[in-house]
Amino acid sequence: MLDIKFIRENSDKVREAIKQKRDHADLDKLLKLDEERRALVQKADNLKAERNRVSDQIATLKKSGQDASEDILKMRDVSEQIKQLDEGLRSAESGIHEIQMQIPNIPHESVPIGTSERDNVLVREWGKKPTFDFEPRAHWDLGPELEVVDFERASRLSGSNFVSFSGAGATLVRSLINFMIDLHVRKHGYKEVWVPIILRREMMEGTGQLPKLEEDMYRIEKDDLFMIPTAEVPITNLHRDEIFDVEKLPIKYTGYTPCFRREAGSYGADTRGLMRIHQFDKVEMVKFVRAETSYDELELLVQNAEEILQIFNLPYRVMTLATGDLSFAAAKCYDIEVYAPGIDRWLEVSSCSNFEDFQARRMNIRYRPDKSAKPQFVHTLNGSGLALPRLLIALIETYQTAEGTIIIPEPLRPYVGLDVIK
RNA sequence: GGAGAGGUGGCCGAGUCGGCUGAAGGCACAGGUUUGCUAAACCUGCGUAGGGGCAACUCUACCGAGGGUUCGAAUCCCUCCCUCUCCGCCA
Repeated sequence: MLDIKFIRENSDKVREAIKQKRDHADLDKLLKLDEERRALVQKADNLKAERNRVSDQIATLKKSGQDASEDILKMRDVSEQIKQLDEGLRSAESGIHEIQMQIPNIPHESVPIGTSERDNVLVREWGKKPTFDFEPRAHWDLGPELEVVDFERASRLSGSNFVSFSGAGATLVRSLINFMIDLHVRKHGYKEVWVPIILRREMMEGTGQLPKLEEDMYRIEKDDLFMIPTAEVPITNLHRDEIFDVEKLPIKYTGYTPCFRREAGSYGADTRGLMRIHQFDKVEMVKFVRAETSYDELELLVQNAEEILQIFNLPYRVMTLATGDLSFAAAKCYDIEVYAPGIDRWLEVSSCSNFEDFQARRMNIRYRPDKSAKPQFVHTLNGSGLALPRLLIALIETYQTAEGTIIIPEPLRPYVGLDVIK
C-alpha cells in the first residue's frame, strides 16, 4: 500500500506506475474521494469540537444543580448532524481504502521499462550448459521410469498437475529441503521458522496477494481461510503491528512450507511434468530491514539463492524483471532461472523481491531509527531459496546418464544416502 | 464443542455510580541538575493518526475490531476477533 499523502502529492508518478504494471486502479476516483473526505473531516471535527465544549458545560451545570435541558436539546441536533457526516466519512474512507489497496507498488528507478517478460534484462549468467554424448531426456520420462516421480497416481488422488514422489525421489525432496535450510541457517545467518500454511484473509492482504489474486488461491470457504501460495505470506506477517528496535535489524528468516496454487488460466503453456504443479515445496527467505539498506539486502538475498545452484553446479541466469512483469507489491525483482537440458528450457526457481515499505504499511511493521525517533516502516524482502520442483527438474535432467540413471551431486549425498538413483 | 476470566500507551499496570482520564502510578527512553568516576537521587520531556495556522499553537479521533444507547462512553448494550483457565473430544 502506498501512503495516501504520497499518492496525493505524486499522482503523476502513481498513474505512471499503474500503467507500467498494466494495472487499472481508479486513481481519479481515489483522489476525488480523498478531497471529499477532507472536506467532511473538517465539518465533522468542528461540530465535534462544539459538542465536546457544550457537553463539558452540561456537566458543570448539572453538578451545580442547574438546568441544562436547553443545551441537551441543542446537542441532540448537533449529534445527529455529526452522525450523518460520519456516515459519509465512513463511506468515503472505505472507498479510499478499497482503491488504495488496489494500487500497485511503484517500480524502483533501476527497473527496466517494458510491457512483458520479453523486456526482462539479463543481469548475469553463471556456469556452462552441460554437454551429453547422448540425447538428454526430459524429467517426465526419466522420473516415472525410475519410479521416483509419479504423475498418474497423484492425478488419481487430486486431479491433474499434482505429483507424488516415491523411493529415492521422495528422499531427494526431503534432502533438498534440509540441505537448503541448513545452508541458509549455518552459512547465511538466517533463523529457521516453521509457520502455519492456512491463513486468514487479512494476511493475504498484508503481503499483497489479495485483492488481486483470489482466483489463484485455494480457499477453505467454511472458515474463510486460505492455503498459502508461498511462505512469504505467513513469515512476513509474523511481525504484524510490531515496532522493532533498530539493533534487531536486519531480521532474516528462512523456512520450508508446501505451497498451493490453483494456476487458474495457466493451462496450456508450461504445465507438463513438474513445471507447474498445484502443490509444491519451497524454502523461502524473508528479511525485515532498515529502509536505507534494502537494495543492498536485495543483492545479498539473490546471492544466497544463487549459491545453491552454484553448489550443485547447475547453470543459471539472473534476470531483472521489467515493469510489466513485476508483481503487484514489488518495487524490484530478480528472477533466477536454472537451465534444464532435457527440455532445453530456462526455469524460474526463485524470485527475489524488494517491496520497500509497501507490505510493511499494510501490515504496520515499523522500527525506530533512533531511541527517540518516530517509528517508521521497515522494508521487507523475500526470495525463494529455492522452489523444489524446477530445481528437481534441473537436477534430474543435468545429472542423468546414458543408462537412464541419475547421479546424486556430491554435496547432497550425506543427506540422501545414495550416490545414484537407478 | 461446553463453562469461565480477560484484552488499556514501547512494556507493566490503575481506572469508583458514564462527565477536566489521552488516560494515574511504575519501568524503559531522551535532555538537564547534582557528583572526583560509576552508581544513585532530583527536574523536565516522552503515543499514533488526521485537520487548521508562517509559527508559538490549536482542534479531532484512537483504551482488541465494528456497531448501538446518551448532550457526553475506556467505562453501559450487541456482534466479531484474540489470549488464558477448566471440562469434553482427539492425532
